[in-house]
Amino acid sequence: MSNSNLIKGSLQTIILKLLEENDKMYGYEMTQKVKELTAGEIKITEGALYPALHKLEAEGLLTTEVQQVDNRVRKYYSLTKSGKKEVSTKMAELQAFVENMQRIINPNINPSLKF
Amino acid sequence: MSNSNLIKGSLQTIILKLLEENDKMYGYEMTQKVKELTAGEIKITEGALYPALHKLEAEGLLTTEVQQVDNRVRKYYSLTKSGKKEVSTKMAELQAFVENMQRIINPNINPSLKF
DNA sequence: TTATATACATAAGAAAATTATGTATAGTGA
DNA sequence: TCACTATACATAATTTTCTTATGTATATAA
Repeated sequence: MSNSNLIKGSLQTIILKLLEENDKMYGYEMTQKVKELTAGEIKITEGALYPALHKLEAEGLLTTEVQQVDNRVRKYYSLTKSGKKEVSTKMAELQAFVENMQRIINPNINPSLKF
Repeated sequence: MSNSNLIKGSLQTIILKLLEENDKMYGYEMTQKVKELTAGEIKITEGALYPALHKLEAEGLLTTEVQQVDNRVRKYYSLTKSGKKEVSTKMAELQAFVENMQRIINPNINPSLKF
């Protein structure tokens, strides 16, 4: 992850969501996918990505399967059952974060004024 | 800051934006304002807030002025010129972050498909 | 007198990044 | 051929930013 200092804490969310969309991905593929989707604005660094993947696996949210492709090893990750549940949780947290930030930033758009 | 682990890095943005809206605030007041605006969902802890305020002051984005109110000391913070500029930067970063997260989460809403 | 609210502050530790480095294969341009 | 870039994994040292705990002090309500 790089450039913006706001995205700290969102890497797990990104990984889980990518795997919900794509079923099975390897680390390097995730970095490229995010770069592509955000027009190069979010660059996931390996120093952040691999420890995060290992942690999610250790927590039982991801499972791995190693494949040999052209003399090169790829480690494919996919969601476990609890990983799939965690995606919903992370999405709700992101939603709540954005709404709360909007309340702080746009204090004039206040539902309590709509009388 | 507590509860959501997504908001790391957003405390500076919150502080700067509050001071843009309110001109002059003291630390405790900021914690109460954020609690009020987010219906108690974001709680800024003192252990996070005060070091952040000191850092922003050291960077020249905030200035302070101490006031005596009812035998109690209040340290009022306000934006410097470069602090005011930094608000715009932080707002643009937040905007970009949200847009990029939407691109990752909603890959089907892709402008390039609109041919 | 005990708890809560107001108001500041710092210290120890944890979490999550950045930056740097390392290994290995493969292709491309000078 | 040599250097650079891309692919693909990984870890270590360090930094940033937070949590949790603690400390000081005044004031008020139960």
